[in-house]
Amino acid sequence: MAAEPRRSVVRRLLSVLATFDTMTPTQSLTEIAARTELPLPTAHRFLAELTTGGWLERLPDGRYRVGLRLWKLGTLAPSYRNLRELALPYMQDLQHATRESVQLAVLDGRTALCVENINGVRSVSTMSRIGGRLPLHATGTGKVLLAAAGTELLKALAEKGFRRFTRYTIIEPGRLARNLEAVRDEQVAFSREEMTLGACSVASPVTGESGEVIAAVSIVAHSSVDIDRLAFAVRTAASGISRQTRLL
Amino acid sequence: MAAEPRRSVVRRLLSVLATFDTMTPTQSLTEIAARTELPLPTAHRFLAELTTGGWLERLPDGRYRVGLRLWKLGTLAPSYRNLRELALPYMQDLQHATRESVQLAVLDGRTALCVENINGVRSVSTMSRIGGRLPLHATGTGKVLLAAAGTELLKALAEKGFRRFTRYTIIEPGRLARNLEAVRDEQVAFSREEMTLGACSVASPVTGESGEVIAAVSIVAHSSVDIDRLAFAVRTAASGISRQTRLL
DNA sequence: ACCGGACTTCCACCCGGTGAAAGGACTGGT
DNA sequence: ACCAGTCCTTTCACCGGGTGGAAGTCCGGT
Repeated sequence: MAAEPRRSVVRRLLSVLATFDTMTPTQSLTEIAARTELPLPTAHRFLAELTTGGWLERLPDGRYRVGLRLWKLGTLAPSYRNLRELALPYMQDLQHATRESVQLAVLDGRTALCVENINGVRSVSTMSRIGGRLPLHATGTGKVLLAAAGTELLKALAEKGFRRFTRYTIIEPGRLARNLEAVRDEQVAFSREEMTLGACSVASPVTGESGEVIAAVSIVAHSSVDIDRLAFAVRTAASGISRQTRLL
Repeated sequence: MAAEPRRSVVRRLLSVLATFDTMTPTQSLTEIAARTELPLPTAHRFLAELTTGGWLERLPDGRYRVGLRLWKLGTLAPSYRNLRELALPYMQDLQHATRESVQLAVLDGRTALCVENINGVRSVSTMSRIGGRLPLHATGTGKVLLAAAGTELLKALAEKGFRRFTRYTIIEPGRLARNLEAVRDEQVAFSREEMTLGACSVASPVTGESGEVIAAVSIVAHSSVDIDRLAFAVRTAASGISRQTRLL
């Protein structure tokens, strides 16, 4: 288009990679071209280069997905690998002690990004898995991260409106703000079937060396479980992880 | 250089990404330019684009490492994520039962690529972590994968020569071939301080729907542990994981 | 204060990237 | 079996973004 300057090759290529996400782990050529607003031949050329090099792979049905080379590169990202490694023994302890699912999440933009997940023996159904995203207002980890993030993020989310997942989801900004105040006071957040009917969670903040909240660790359990009684355990685990982050 | 045609932009950019690996998770501009054989200004431009977009991040000391966006992309690669998810409950069971470290690895080129690792309570020191690579001739998982890979790979490795890690490492091709024959017969492989003094492992193959070996699961323990007694447990776990791969 | 190494910016030049068009392949419906 | 529609692949004349040597800046070590 004459009015719009052509994007650089680098940005075009990266825009192809950026089209892959948890909602669309596989895509056709046409879908990628549409999402990147690139002509088919251009998208086709980029995909050819990426699949030849092993960064993407082409499935028998012609769709594309992330390949081994990107997976391997992803394993090199230390921001979460170190945190995960530090956190894992405490999360395993927590899972052993409570027999429930345990998760670790970090704030990423306007969502909670799950960077570690250990399914419990009783394996309550959660939407979360490593790499998965959770809303900030409806989950334990999300509330912990939102409480620490400051009022600007809350405002921005409020403007967009909060999505209701169940009849228990808190979608009124004032009510949520008060809820988050309590989270800050008590260093623990609950989600009582606010995300998924039948599932509750209790989360606590993991802090870095200057006390800033860098992650949240949570227990996810069936709603029949008395999660108030699990609050102490998750806070203890979060404290242990926090201490580890400060030792390094 | 006039005699050598200029590489495409796409290949140059990808060559920058390809310089990151487990040995060099962080690098300076100069190191990247040297490894990619790109002029400094060119490498600098690519790095600027990649860091602006969140694919790489620049550390306070000026070095670069893989960023969140590549980490997230990496989590989308299904080849190992699904296998990991399938395997994790069995690996956790194995770890609970034995209290030792448990690993899952796949064949990648001429190495065993660790795609999952659960540290044991007794946490024997291993070189392995997720994304890490292990030699095929000296580790339990490596032998399982090499045994299944056919004689061509063994020949190719023998030509290159086997590296000795400890005085117990098997580096004679004939002796290794007989060892692998036993692995195929018994569906279990041992490494008795062949990789690391003080560490032993026992591994068993995970098979796909057509019986082909797609991964190996292993227990890694201190050499004082009687790992022969753990062989049945790891074979059971491998069978369970194999059954799961066939149900999907 | 000085120096060396690493990094950043500039800009005249050029060659690799471009996409409309055409052709091929595949699939589903009749 | 045939046909239409959709998706994918290839071509090639054109052009604009990419290029890297040189110069400048910054920073850490002596």
